Amino acid sequence: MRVVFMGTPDFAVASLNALVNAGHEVAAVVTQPDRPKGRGNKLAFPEVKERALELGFPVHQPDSVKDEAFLDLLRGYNPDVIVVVAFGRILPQAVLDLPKYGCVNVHGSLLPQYRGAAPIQRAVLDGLKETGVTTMRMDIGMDTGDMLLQAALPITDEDTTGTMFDKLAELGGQLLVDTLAGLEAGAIVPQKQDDAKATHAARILKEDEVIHWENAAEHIFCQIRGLAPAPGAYTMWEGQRLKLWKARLNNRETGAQPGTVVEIGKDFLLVQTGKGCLEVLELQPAGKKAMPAKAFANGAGVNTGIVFGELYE
RNA sequence: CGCGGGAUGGAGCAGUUGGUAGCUCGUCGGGCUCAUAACCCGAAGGCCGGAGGUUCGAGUCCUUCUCCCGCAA
Repeated sequence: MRVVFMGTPDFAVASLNALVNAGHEVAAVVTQPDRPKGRGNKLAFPEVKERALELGFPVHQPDSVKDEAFLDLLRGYNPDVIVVVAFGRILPQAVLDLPKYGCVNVHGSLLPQYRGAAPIQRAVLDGLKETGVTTMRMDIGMDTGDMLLQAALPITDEDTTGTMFDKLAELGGQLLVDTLAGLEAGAIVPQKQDDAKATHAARILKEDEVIHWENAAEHIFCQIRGLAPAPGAYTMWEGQRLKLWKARLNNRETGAQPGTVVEIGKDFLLVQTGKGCLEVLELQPAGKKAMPAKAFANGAGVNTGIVFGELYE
């Protein structure tokens, strides 16, 4: 099929690659404008733009997707379908109606659950054992379009948002290719979403990153995995921010105040939580690289009895 | 020029008012042990990120460069 691809971050690149590998004709790629990013606020290309340039596709970065000029641009490409993956913009009805097969979106959850901006993060954060990807025909709502295909994937204790992103991006690419094939063959029956079962996956907020030690170890464990590899869950110690990157569950109950380091093991710091303990394996003080928890203890002079918390000293 | 932290033996850190480097681990060898983040004894391993400069002398002061990272967007 002749497709116009819209997407922005890493997650979308896998779908773009899948389209190419499946032999679809990518007429153009639309992505968000370059934005100042990171230290020094240097201008950075969206990942999709990087890949599109490598592949030699025309790239468009409109400031607005609502004006007539953009619509004319799309018409000019005369796409059979517009594929939208993590584009980050709401498309107006005129765009949705433009291609013969409509706009197909790849979403990182098992819809109607986890509609919205951060479905993968929220799934890990919430401790789900399974999530997946869904392709749908977009409508004007936020991830409310009719579902086309769906595929599930387990979330294990070893998984983080990072690993799930990788797996789901890959799976999403496959599903997208299958979806386009199915649409072309008329073999897919779009299914309405059951709004009663819908949930919303809000974007990650600053307060989501703060570890509350009075929570259960399990909860914090999911929080750490859900926020890795970015932006990271953190706690405070002696006025500095410590991001926790890796941890393990431990059922012990020591009776100590939540947040207390109750033991320094061979390769972990055992921290009491509101329910059970957490073995902190890897962490990162502000300004430093991530390091094994034991290394941090060696250098920073951490002893049993110190207490991690949310507050500055 | 968005704000800020950092670059010292394999890892994480200290290093006072400038005088040739220490700590906690790890590693290797030996001993001890019911056990512990085990313990005891010994050893190896650093041209202190690069380049200039000040000085009798610089990890420590000045200039410049490279790299790493946190925050904010």
